Amino acid sequence: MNTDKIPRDYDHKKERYWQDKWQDKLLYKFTGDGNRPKYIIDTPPPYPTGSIHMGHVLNWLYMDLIARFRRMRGYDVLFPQGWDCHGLPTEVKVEETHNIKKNDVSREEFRKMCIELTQENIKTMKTQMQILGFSQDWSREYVTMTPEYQRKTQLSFLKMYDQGLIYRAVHPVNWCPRCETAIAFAEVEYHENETFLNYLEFPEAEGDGKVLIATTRPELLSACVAVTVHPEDERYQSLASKYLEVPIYNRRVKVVTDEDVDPEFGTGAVMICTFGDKTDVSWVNRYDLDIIEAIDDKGIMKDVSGKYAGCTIQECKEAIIEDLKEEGFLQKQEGVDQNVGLCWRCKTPIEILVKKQWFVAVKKLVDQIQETANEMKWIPEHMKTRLLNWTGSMDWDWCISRQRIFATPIPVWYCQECGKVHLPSPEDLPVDPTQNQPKEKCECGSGDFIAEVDVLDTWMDSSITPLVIAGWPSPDFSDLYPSSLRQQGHDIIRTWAFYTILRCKALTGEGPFDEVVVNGMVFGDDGHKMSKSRGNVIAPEEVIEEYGADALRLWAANSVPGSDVPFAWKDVKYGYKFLRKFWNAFRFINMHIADFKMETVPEDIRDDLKPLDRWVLSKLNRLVDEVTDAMYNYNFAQARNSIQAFIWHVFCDEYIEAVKYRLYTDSKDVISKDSEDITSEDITSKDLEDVYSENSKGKLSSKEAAIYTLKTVISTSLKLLSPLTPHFTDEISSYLDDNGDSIHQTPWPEVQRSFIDEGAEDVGEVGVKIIGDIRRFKSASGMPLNTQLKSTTVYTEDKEVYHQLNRLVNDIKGTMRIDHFQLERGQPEVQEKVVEIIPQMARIGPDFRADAPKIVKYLESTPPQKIAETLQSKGEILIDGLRITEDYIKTKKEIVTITGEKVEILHPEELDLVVEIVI
RNA sequence: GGGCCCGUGGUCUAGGGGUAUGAUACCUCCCUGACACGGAGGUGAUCACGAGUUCGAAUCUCGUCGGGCCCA
Repeated sequence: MNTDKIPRDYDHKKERYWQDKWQDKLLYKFTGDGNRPKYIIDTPPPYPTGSIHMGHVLNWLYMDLIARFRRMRGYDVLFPQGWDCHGLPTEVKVEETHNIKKNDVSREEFRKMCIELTQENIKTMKTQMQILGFSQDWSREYVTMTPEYQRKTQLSFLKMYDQGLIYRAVHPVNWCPRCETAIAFAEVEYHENETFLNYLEFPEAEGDGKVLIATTRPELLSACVAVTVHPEDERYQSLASKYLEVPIYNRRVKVVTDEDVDPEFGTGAVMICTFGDKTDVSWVNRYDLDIIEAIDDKGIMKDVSGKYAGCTIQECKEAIIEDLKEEGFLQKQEGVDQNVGLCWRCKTPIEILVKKQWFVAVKKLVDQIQETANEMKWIPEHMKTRLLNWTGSMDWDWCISRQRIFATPIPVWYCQECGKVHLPSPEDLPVDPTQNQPKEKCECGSGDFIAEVDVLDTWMDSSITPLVIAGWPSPDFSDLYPSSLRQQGHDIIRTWAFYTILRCKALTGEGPFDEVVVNGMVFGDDGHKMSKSRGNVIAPEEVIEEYGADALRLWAANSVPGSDVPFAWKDVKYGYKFLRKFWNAFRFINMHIADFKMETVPEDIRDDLKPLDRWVLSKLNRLVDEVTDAMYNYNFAQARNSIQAFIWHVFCDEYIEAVKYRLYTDSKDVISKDSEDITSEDITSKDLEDVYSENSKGKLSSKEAAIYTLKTVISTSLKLLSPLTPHFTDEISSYLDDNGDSIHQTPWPEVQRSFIDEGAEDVGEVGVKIIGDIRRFKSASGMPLNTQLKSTTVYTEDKEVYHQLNRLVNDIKGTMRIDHFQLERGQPEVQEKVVEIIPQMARIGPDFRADAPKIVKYLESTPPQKIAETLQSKGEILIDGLRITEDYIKTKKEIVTITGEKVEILHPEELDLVVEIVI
């Protein structure tokens, strides 16, 4: 016991001290020595933006809770941390800070700038994670931009290429004609503007019919490959499978029917081009239509557009409208709102162009992915459905090439002569094809190669994390693969979870993890996911500064996987208040247990424990059971709330209040004198045992028994709390045990089944209730709680309650400061009045079925006193022949004294007893 | 538009066939031998709406409306 001065208030600023200590002592190091069962967490590698947000807090807290819990349960836990570095935002940030464009400097130089920025950001975020008390093993850190990691990404590319799962093909991409680069959907900014909807006449190829189609992109007329209408559109029933003629170009195009056509828009007839918008891409795929490229990389019309070749898109649009008008094809133009996709950097309207790209053959792997997903345990279960539905709806393969610089290079060269694809040998990885050359000549004899300048999608890096943390490709990776746990948000099921399952299964034939725990999103004030662009962000640091990491952790722990969590300052504050309450209780207990040596306690002290000690210890062991279960089932809210309810209310408000008198009475013989008046006929064998122990010369005094109990409860509940609030619990336990060990190195408490005792709980409950009632009486009467009461008598007719109370006499007397306390069999001289009859539906329903409403109606419409009297005299009530006894109702009584004495009467609702108080 | 999820006191939340848990806010009382940054008590919900199943629905089924995440 450390008896140094304990500060009056808990200081959350001391959290840093504990964080440093944990790092110094390498508390969270994975040993991998095989002496303990292994538990491996496939931690998400965040994108190094430079700061962590509330979503990270929630996500990482779950992992940290699981890691800390598993360590205490005896597992060797691998909780690594990685960083998923590559991506456009970093490139843009570098361009901004250095005021350059990426092509202004060499690729190498640009990469270097990106690496520097990323290293800084990682450093900041790592510190932030440590400030939150997360217990990663930092010796296992990995960074995707390093040569070691890129080697693994490129190796995975080679292996999948060899398996025929990676190929190069032509595919539409979003293209910025000004930047001359492909961009991702995430980089397309949508902007509302007004344009013209042009109604054009398409003559039927056979016959003289005409169809009016509506388009906003007349400049793509040369790329028109079909016309589509809704299959149920009555106007066009005769048109299906017929051919139309494209105006000006006089080409024949087919009419197809498709449900994606909106019959309300324009004329309900739409021309399909290469490619006006994303829907065109789907249609071209769906109906296997031709591809006609009308626009080049710079946004200039190509030769297929005939006389418009060489024009810009805008020039072409204007000219073609004029020509259509002249030739009588344009019927009308009307204004229409449209959403144009713009390049987010230069605001140029993007085009969808066809480019040669690298792909992963997702469609070949769909069955395997679904099978693997089904083998894993998903928490909550319905998150699996999202993945399965997504997997089943794949329209096309995964495009993995990107026209950028800061990323893992695609390890490929092309022979300048014959175009053959050349890949490096695994031992030569990593390579940058723009810097290195193939070691051997091409089969055609040529030694000249063209380097692939495209790089890999960053998901190619991050989709192999379970392999990387296991040490792949080293053959013993299977010792640490698959991971025990994947923990991630539900927003990235279709990316991270999907890609990881796909890639790991393809590379190893085995699924990447056993269990997937999916957390919800953190919402801001406005009910939406917290995000910078919405401006509803609250920074974790801000919260930690004010209330500490532990209070923030308590907020996040009040949630379950799958559910979104609204952030609210008041909830953090509530957690903070709980810690303060616990701190104060600890300070109080510490004043009394300072001199108490636990070593002097005999092995079996159970006989020396008093009824309330047994009551609270029984409840404590139930709590251990419940929290252990909750932690195994990832029900963090239940774990947090049951610990808190127990500490705050059962332990502080009820138990501590009821043992104070014992702590201040330093006497060995606080044996219940009142037990004398138990007559032999009332005593059951169970009671005999209890009475004996009450009177036995135990080894512990009442005070010592209380101290033992206080210490047991506080040290056990600290352990239960330690995964949630690691700093706070280490702080307190450093005062409780000065052996220098961290609480995080101690084992999780075992449930002591023998202490779970329903009888002891019933007795304690009676005591707590009656003390509570007298306390409320004092409060309601406006008297301070420590007011001395002259005399109190408890009457009961219930034999069991009488025996229970007999064991609690000292507690009631001592806690409520009663001078003379009597316990009587029977009733005081009072008048009872039944004021309410409460039907017990849980009994009436099943027994009487269809007659239940009749009974309820009777019970509710008859005066309560009359029902009570009938039951009293006859023992039953007959309602249309239906027999109702006391078992089917509960009564509420009011009691008034009839002796005329100046006494107060209490009648606790749930106990069959009456308390008479003389002030 | 599609997939999945969710609508419970003013706000947040537990429960998931027998009349609703806890917190917060608000009101009243009490400075009690750790905590007034505490304690005791109170007001406040026809469990989004409509229909069905059932003796009985917040709970199960269907539909409607509203919200969220991801995708188009």
